Amino acid sequence: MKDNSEIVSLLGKHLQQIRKEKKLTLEQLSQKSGVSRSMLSQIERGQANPTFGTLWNLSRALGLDMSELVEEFESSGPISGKIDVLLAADTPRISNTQNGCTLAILGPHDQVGQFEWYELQIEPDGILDSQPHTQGTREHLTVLQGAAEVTSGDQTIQLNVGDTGRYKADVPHAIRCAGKVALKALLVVMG
Amino acid sequence: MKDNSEIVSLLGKHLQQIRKEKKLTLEQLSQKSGVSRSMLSQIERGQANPTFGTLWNLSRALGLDMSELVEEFESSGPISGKIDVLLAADTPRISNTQNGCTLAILGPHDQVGQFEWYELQIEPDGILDSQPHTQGTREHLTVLQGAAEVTSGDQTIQLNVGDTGRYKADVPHAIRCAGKVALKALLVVMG
DNA sequence: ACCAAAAATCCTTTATATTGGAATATTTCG
DNA sequence: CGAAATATTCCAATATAAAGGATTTTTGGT
Repeated sequence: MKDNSEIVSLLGKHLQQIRKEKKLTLEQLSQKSGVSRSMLSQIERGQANPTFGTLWNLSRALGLDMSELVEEFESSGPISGKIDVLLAADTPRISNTQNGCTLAILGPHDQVGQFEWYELQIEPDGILDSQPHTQGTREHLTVLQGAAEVTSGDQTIQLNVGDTGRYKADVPHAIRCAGKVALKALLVVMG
Repeated sequence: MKDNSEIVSLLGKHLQQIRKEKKLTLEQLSQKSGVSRSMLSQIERGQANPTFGTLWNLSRALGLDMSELVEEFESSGPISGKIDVLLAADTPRISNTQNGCTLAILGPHDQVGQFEWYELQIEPDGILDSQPHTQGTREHLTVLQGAAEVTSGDQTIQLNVGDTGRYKADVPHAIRCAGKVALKALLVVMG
């Protein structure tokens, strides 16, 4: 076989960088991926040449595509050092007075489609009914005030103050205000 | 190791498809890549699980990027259809009673490093002082109650209820409770 | 500085990726 | 159809990926 120790070694460094960014220990990554800590250690140090299957397990555990795991990292452009402020009055909102819903769009515009977050408010008896988003999308709802009833697919669940629900958003889904007071919640959508 | 024979088998089929499109025999591909015919045959039939180094050699021989070789398999694995609930009582928290800070970790564990989000509470006069995160990280802070004073690098800014601040988090930064009541805020960290 | 806990590395054993060549199957062409 | 040429699969031997436990190193608190 041709010599490729160089590229194998680079892969190891890249893997280690990703793991450290996620603040995972070898043990934790081992648990999630099913790959032994010793193997992980050897891979990171370029002393082992992982199989495709092992890389697959690792990419799944790290929440990455295979291609992200194997591609060379491109230098991200410089980011403005100043603090950007979005005043409450300027915060874009989506209101549906019909159903008593208000969504304050809190995320930056340049991340739409990947990761969006909202402060959600629903009046008593109101409901936020949503069509399926793109394949693989998930929503994470944390109740800040009141109570919510979440339906995703054929399942329904009740969430109280402080509770978080995580569910598929690539099927029809709905959030209902389940109490006598308005529901306030944090809604995170990950594509 | 977790079972991944299914995906390994798919890789084999994909490789064979590419080879036939290029009208190469096992022998020819073997010559160009340095991988033995027998190994190629086994890989294509899903009877072997090639190493990263072998895949690298193959991708070079086929004139493909590594990511192109594996791009068929980028879509994320099956995601549970059931709603996952994290009760308020079970929500992991980071407390620093010294500085009157509490962070409720709301994001799922498998996204650490990419996106993390928290509900942040700081008592009057309290402060959350943070060391730099990894290069390129930004934080997004939305005030839910009270008022905050955010410092990032050499800049400081005041945020009131409903305001959102976005700033570099790869430099030393701090969030201070700027009012007489406790600060409650949503903190999103993007790596 | 010390100690205890956690994390990473090292060591041994097992499973298997990889090879070269022999055997089989497939295609080509008279 | 049959033989030669080519392509693929099977087999035995070797190198090494992978796992599990033991040891060393690092980390964090007092």
